[in-house]
Amino acid sequence: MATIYDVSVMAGVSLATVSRVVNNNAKVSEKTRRKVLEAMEKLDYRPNASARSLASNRSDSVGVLVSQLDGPYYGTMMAEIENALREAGKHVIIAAGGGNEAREREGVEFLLNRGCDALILDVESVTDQYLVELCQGSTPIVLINRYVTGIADRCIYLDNELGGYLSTRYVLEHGHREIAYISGPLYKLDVRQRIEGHKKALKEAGLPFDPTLFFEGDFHEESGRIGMNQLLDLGRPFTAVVCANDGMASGAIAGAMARQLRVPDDLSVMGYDNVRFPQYTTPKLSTISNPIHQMGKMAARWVLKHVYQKEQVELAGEFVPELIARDSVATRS
Amino acid sequence: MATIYDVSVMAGVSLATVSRVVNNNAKVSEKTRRKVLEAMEKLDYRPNASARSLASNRSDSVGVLVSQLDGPYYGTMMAEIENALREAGKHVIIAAGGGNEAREREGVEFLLNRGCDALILDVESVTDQYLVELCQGSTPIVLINRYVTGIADRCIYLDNELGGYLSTRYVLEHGHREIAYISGPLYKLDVRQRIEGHKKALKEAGLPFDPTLFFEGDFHEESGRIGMNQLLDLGRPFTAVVCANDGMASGAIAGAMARQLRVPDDLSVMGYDNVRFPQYTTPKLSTISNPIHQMGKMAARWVLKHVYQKEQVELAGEFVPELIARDSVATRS
DNA sequence: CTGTTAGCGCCTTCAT
DNA sequence: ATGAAGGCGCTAACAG
Repeated sequence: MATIYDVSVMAGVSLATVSRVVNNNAKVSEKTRRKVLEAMEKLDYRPNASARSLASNRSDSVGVLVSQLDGPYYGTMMAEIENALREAGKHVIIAAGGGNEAREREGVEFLLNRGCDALILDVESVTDQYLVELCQGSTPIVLINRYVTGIADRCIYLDNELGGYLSTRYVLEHGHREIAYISGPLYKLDVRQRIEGHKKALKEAGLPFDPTLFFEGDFHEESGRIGMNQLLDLGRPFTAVVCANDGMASGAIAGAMARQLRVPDDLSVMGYDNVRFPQYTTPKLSTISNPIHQMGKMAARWVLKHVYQKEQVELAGEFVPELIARDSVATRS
Repeated sequence: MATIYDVSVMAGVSLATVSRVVNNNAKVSEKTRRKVLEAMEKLDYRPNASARSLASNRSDSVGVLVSQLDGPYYGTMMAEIENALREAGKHVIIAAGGGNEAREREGVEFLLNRGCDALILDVESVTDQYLVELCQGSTPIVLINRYVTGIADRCIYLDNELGGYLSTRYVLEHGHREIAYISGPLYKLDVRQRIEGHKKALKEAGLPFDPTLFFEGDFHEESGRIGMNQLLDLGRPFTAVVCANDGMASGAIAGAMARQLRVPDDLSVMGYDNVRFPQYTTPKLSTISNPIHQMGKMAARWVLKHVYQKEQVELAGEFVPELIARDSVATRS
């Protein structure tokens, strides 16, 4: 593998000059530049990333930590991040958190040890306190899907309360009055926010929130099915179920169908997140958009702007969910 | 940030000794080791990854290139790879190929320039020739989902012909005789292999392959729907459709339902890949397992064994698909 | 505009 | 078992 030295010899210039044309960060006469480029070409020269990092104290890589790599959710986010960053010649190093605090912290450590220039985190189990301290450190941090007071400028998030509100309001608009709710794990902030929105919509319609028509799931399909069964077993009538994500909504629909209920004719179901598959379920799931890919792209741009001084655009932290009406909610008969 | 030098001073030993205890690769007396560890602890010392790479000519990172990061497919693979590699302290750098040759090559270059110790590639658009040459280079390469003659020991792949065979045989066993096929893009090898299996099963049953009951899709849901419509418009009778992946099968089911056909009562549909969502569609999709996560894990283990000399286990390259019977195929009435 | 010269932090023979 | 010393390939002052 050719080094910068080989190039300098072949081009008949100094090391520094070669470095200059490689990095394109200082005036070099057109003539010498040409000579250098030619030598680089001939030798198939590729800068050694480690040496470069060591000398410049930049690694040109950013770490991305998400709670899970699988699932329908993070792939699109990673895709946007990778795309934006690679265009700028930056590398993406990934790590998975696994949904528990220890592993999330460990993942952050791992990425930090690697010398990443910045970290993009989509973490759920770690405390706000921890994140605030992390932001004090020397490595810039961006948070996706989380709002933490005090470091709001580092946060890219969805207005989950609005999403929850839109979802339930849509169901209300279809005449439903007895509405069950299948929630995600309550220890998560965004879950609680969605519930807040739900309650707000109910209140606005002059309806009470009925805690018995409430089930706490874990965001997986199976818990949607279980929740549906449990709610049905209650014997308490309801004509619609609002779910905190699409997976549970799918499970809920399956559970309802298994009990000979027709969706949406007998029972309306709302999802949340608009992941890829619900448009291929039967019926197609009505849901709330969660522009996770846009948030990913925004995080990448934040890094490009604040860490690498590229990208001039103004950056927004809050994203707004929208209603996506498909076929799983019907007007109450 | 503390350096190895700081540690050596505080511990009252030489640089070399600190290096030895950090890397645990030479005899160090228990007493000095303890002193060093203590100093490291106190100074919160973390080895500088770049410096280490530069000096040792290892980066402790492996590059993973997949054709797309989104979609239901690669997430689980990435998760396995990340998990196995991180356990060994290795970093995963990702890149997406985007399904065209230029970008795939570019992705490989990108990863190579980064000084990855090895590359795990799930590429589809690049030629065999290119891959063979790549394997000649100094960076070890593992291929997922692809079999290339001459570098078979680097290949981790599924027996797609068997999968295609199992799929169609299953449908045949249910008494179907007029069977349509919705294929993936024919330029892909695995697509052609699945078709071979399909033909083999037909032949075994004494049935001819009918080219008119064949549609070439692009693996996306929408093309399944289009294919179904086109096949139906032919007016030629068929009672089952075998699809080359789950996405197209979902689309096909949706297309059939839109035309008032019941699945599986009027029409049976087979999928392929067993991605996450088809078990939540209605009806639940019968399909062929594609143990992509196992292949990912195997790739990671190959790297651990051959590049990092960890892991002793014997490694297998070929994976065997299995039939997963659910509800989308019925006995022909 | 170009060259010289220190390091960057660590690994690794080679001695001792 | 430990220490000394020479790079690894490149960047970034500082001169000229």
